[in-house]
Amino acid sequence: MIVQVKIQEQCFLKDPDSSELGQNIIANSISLIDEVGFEAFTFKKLAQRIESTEASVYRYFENKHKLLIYLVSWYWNWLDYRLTFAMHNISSPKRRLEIFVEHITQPVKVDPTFGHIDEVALHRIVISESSKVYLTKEVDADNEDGYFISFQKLVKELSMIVRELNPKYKFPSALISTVIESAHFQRFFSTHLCALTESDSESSLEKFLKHMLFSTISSTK
Amino acid sequence: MIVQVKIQEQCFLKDPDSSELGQNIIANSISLIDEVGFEAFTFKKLAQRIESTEASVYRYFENKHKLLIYLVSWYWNWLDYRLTFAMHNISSPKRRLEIFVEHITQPVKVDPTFGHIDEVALHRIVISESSKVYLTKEVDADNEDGYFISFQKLVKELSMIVRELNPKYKFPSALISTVIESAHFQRFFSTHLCALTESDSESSLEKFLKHMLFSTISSTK
DNA sequence: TAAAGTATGATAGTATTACTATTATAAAAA
DNA sequence: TTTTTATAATAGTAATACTATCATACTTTA
Repeated sequence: MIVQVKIQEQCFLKDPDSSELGQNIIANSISLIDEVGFEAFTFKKLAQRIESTEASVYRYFENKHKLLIYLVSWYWNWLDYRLTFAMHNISSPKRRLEIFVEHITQPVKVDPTFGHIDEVALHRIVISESSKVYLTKEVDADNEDGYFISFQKLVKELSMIVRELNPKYKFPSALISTVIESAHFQRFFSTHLCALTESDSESSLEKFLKHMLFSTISSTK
Repeated sequence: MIVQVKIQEQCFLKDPDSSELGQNIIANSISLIDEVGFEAFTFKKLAQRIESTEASVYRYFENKHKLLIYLVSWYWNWLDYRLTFAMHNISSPKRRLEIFVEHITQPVKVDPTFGHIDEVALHRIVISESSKVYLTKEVDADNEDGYFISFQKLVKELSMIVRELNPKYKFPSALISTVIESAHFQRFFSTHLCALTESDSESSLEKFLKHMLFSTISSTK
């Protein structure tokens, strides 16, 4: 059986999954962005690393921003796929939301299903770079082109579970998107700006987010 | 009486508040970043707008990243100053936290105390660009140089109020930093990615955040 | 009041980035 | 076998992110 994480076609010029060079581009852009950060990442450096040329990379992606959108979308689709799996046959909405928080707070493990993707490095990229995909002046155009549907789909699915748990709660999507973003920057803060958080480990972050999530959902006041 | 928002000296080469050119740099970098976004903002374009030269701008700021740190720090100091004022003589910690949420959710008004600063535009910049000041590979070095103390001070002060309200709650700083960041991207989502939030106005954002904040603080479970 | 210091402007120059275009060549498909 | 396609090699452009030098005007201070 083939499991593939499909990414909306608009964000690449040629499907990187369709060739060795393409998979090389993905694998090495993950390691390079992880090492030097998105600002210092260039197609030229990437081309040097894979012993190819800038022009060849440009045949797959219009620019590095589209490549980042691809990587982040891949991550959301992969998380969605793992969540679907983990929540399967679990009837309790509370338990399903717990599984969700556990998945976004616990350390990511490399998934051998996707050989060329280093999910651990990709997760670090998602933590520090994912908000840059939408925090731009092109956000409206990019959104119209459907670049953010992976994230939107995930938030929608999870907000439905919140609704199951408390149909009267008014802000399920806002709460889910807050929990997801919070998981990222609280993790970032605990590593780099520890004055901004008490969370110093995966398990304390999990506690913080579960408590916030369930207190908010169940509070009627 | 002179009210001045003081910014830590490390982030500029020459205090922009000390000269007309400096104030011009600040005023016009706010309007230019607001218009074109931080990525497309350059010192060359700024110099053209103020009819000066790139070299002159470089005499005030090492690079555009340091300038952004300056602007964002200015905003946090200004918010801190307004909060101190608004919370003065209010003994109830709950009411003080309500005032805090109202300040970060309600529309910003231009403050005539600071002639050359357009606080409304600056607030838009803070919403879409402020996280970029720390989401870099240089975050640890920048933090050691004290570039983030304005934000850290604000979070610390507010977390003390959370502690007053519930001394047993384990994550006051994490909660406050989450509420502040959430105020930003929920606002951004409601304008650009409305599928990610139910909040469609300042007042609904205020409701969402107040409910989340106080449910979390008071929930004992 | 003259000399010295300081701030800005004008101009030039460099390395890097973010691309686009052209041609050659090797491998795969028809 | 011809044609198509993918990639490599190379070159080139405009913009970015600076650094350096020098002239000049305006302020201090001796």
